[in-house]
Amino acid sequence: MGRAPCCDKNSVKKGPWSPEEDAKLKSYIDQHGTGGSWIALPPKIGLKRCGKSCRLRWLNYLRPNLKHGGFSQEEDDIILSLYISIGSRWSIIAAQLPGRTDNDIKNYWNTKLKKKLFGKQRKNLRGKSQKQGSRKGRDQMNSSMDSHNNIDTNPSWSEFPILQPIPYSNDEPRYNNDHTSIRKLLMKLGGNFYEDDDKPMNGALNPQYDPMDNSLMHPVYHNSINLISSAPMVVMNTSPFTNSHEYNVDGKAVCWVDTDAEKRKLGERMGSDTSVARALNDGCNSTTELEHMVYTNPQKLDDLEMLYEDMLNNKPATTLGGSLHWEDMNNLVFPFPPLVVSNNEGHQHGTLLEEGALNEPRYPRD
DNA sequence: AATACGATCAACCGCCGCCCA
DNA sequence: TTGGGCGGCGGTTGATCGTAT
Repeated sequence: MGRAPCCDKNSVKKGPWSPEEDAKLKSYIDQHGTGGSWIALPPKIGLKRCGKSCRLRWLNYLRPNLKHGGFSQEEDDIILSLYISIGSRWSIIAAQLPGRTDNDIKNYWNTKLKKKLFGKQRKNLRGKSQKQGSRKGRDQMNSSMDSHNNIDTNPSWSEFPILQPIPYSNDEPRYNNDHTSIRKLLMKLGGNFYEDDDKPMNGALNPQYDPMDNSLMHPVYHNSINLISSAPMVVMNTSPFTNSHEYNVDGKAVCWVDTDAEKRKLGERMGSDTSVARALNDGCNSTTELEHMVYTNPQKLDDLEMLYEDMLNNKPATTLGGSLHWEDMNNLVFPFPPLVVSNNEGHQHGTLLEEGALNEPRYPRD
């Protein structure tokens, strides 16, 4: 099968963009916009580039108000919490971080955040002692903002214990008090996320949900709501073992969603322009599919697999006094309300740009 | 100083879903 | 209703850079 390529791969230039190409593209878009078609754009401005390549270049590097490098602790926390919540849906995560691109966040996750969280427990290719600090010079040069990221200065990042699955007992709904479980999980992931049992340390762990407009608010803007204790939770019930459709978590309503029709209703209630609502309403033909679309699955969260090594090995989690498998994990909790995803290709947020936050694109050496 | 190797990140690839004729 | 075109997305690659040996 497969589809026809969007352009003639033999006649288009590949590889790094030159300053001249950037100038052409930027100049044209500044004056005329994209003209509604990326594919048609390169010939108009005399670029031997694929339209997709132009789009990528514009979105990731040329459009205004972009930030590169130097992720703050708050951004780290948002990325982590959203990753745990929705997996590797970088575009959605990026929509919550003004000035960041999905590519940036994806790269940052793969190269830094993962290691921040897990150190190098699994791989030590050269059999040497840990070289976690090997990039110190460049990292520090990259941004002073990184100085509080604690990549190198906070040894606890690489010393996180391998986490054990969250216990539950048979006589309570599975993952009852799920937000508490997740909170515990997050605390284990990074003790610095919380100062105490109730409050996010800097208000940044959980993007804040504004119940008034059903949107997810950047904690920078909205620091006063404790999402975890106030947000409704949606549990995708795949468990054949419970008939419960509602129970309370700390007095908050939690609903099982058993049927596709119920999912659709839920989607409607959530509003038509949320990712969850779309996932619920669109092409979501089975619970399993929905789970894959909406939330964590073992593949999406493979980076977190260490947390559940026993489960991954299909071994009972012996520390729990009971077995716990991935399908149990699929009693899903959606700890955050639906994200409002900007469909504006420019990610037009109120951008908080710092002086010097805009980096020059990297060009190939002559 | 040279080399090896890991880290970074820009860019590509290919799939998916939406839109429209 | 269907199929093609296109944009969007996530995963992956590979050139480049920095550091350790």
